[in-house]
Amino acid sequence: MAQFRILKVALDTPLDFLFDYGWLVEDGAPEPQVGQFAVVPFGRRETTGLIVDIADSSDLAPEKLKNALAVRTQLAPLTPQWIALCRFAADYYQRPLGEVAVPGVPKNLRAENPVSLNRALKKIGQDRPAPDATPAGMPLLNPAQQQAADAVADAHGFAPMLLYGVTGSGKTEVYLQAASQILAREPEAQVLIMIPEINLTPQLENNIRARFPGLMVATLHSGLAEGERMFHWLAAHLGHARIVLGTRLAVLASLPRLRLIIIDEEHDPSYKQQEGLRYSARDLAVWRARQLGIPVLLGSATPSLESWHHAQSGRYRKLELRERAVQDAVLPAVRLIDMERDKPVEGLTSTLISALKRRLERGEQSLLFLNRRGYAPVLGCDACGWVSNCTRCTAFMVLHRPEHRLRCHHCSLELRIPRSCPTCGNVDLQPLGRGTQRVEEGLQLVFPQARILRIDADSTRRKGSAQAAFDSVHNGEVDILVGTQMVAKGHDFKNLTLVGILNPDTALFSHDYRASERLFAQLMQVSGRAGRAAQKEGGSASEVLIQTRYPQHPLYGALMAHDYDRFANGLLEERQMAGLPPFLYQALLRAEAKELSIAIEFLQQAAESVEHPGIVINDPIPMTMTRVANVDRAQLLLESASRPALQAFLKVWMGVLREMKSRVRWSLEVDPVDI
DNA sequence: CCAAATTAAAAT
DNA sequence: TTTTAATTTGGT
Repeated sequence: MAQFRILKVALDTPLDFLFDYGWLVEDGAPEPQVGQFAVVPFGRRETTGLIVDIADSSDLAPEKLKNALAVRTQLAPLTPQWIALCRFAADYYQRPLGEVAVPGVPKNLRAENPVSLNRALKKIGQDRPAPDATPAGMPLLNPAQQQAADAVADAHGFAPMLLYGVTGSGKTEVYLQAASQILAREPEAQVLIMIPEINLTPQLENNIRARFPGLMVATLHSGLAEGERMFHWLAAHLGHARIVLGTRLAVLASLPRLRLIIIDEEHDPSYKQQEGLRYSARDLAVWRARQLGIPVLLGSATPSLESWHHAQSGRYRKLELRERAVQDAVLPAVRLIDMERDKPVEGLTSTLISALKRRLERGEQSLLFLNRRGYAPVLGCDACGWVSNCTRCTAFMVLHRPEHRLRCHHCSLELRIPRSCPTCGNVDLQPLGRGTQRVEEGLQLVFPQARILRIDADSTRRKGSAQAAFDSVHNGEVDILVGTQMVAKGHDFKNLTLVGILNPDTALFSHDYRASERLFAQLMQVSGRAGRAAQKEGGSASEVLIQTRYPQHPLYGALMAHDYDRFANGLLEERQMAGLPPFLYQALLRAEAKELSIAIEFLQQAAESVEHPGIVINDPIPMTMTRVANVDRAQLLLESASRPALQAFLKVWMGVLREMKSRVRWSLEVDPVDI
């Protein structure tokens, strides 16, 4: 006899509860299962949700109960552990379950029409090769690498580990060999390898595929086409893919036999999702490892202070690689150039110019790093003091000379460069400050014969042009590379022996207490582009030159000594004394409105709406960049020494705020990084 | 008096 | 959030 079931479904909507739908199981038809998808009517439209529970009755008035339209019984259900992971993320970041679980699964698999799902299932069923976990071309590890790889592979249960090793110390090889051991030991085991940005690290993907020629490697990142995304997701979900390589979103992949998680460059800010569900993929990965009782390896040359703190306190096991893995490769010498003594011309000090000249003479490559794109960050009038303010944002419009444009980097407003000052008519407008375009121009003047290439978001707009640019550097078609943070990550430039850092000082005195941590990581990372290959006979020793006005700053001292230990410990001490994370937990309520006062007033009301023992609610303040695209923004910072207390309060508070029915648009961020 | 613009309410 | 209905506003 046909059975009537009630499906409790999580939908991708801001409404924070489950929806009941009826479903009639015909004789001989498969029973729906928790973890499968149901297509349901919702309001006037149809949508797909995740079945989270199945019951025989509903509390809902029978006339309100609608029936589900279809259940995707052909798709193996998501595991209870996966649903629990989504539930944790939803609770922790204060969002409805459906908003986490549903978008985590590719669109094609949830489509109202099941043809593409059926086709994909058929295709993937046929294509499955016999897996062979035998690694190819396994290089010998040095003792520290071997010890680290064994520690990961031999771990029992939940085992968080921090792999601390400078750029070029061979962290990747530790990942691969630890993974190799686990994959060989258990025939269906899966390994998740997370990286900050997949486009910038094609070498890692190639290495993995070359090392495990007999295994399917799935990749998951936001740049995939729908079809590819579905294929790779399914490969992971069905267990065919034994290795999954992906960006932060891969932390929510369905991996039923997950046995190891690796997080490369764990300090990287890309692991923090900055819109929608603002999760930390690193933190969720650690939670997931704990849930499954498996090892998780966090690798970095400059670990986040959170992870560093855990390693110091013994919660994470610290594995250290002190040597560069390539024979004879040494750490580059880091030197400071005092810009007060050696006055720059065209942004370049004479010391840096001579260093560049030496590299040109020897046919070696140089990299100049400046984290500021455009020609000049602002255009100004000497006569009346006018500056190129954006009309819609609290920001300057940036001068882009080759494009003949003023551009706002925040709201993408574009104007032609004015011929004369808009307020006083002065025709002599001055570019103030220096971006990559201006540096490129200056270099061309100083070294007319040099082949100079600029790599930044502007020079690599077109698809594939970034890859082409990097290829031409690798092929030796470039003498001097000028770039923003785009050039700092991933790439090994074998013939690169000089890194010049042009203007890092601004971050030293930032009000964001994380700025120096980030600056150190960034400088360390870009320094690592030099001297990755062994020093050649007669070649230059690798060198990093930093142009600064503050050569006495301790950050540079630590950088020169390659001493992250000391620097990180010092920062941790400061954070502890100042009562900052990781010794304290934070949440941030943001509000935006047409008028700043409306946003502030909303935050004030929010602050006063609920009793909050053990939680400090600071005064609402305008955000540093108050206005973006004609919207004013303000924020309210919450702090607590107790994470559970903060969580409990937020839960109650969110309920109250949702009831306030204010027309202010607001959002909550737990563990914010940009304050 | 019509239509655009804003507000309110519902979603199983 | 998205969608639709209800209400206001504004120009004719």
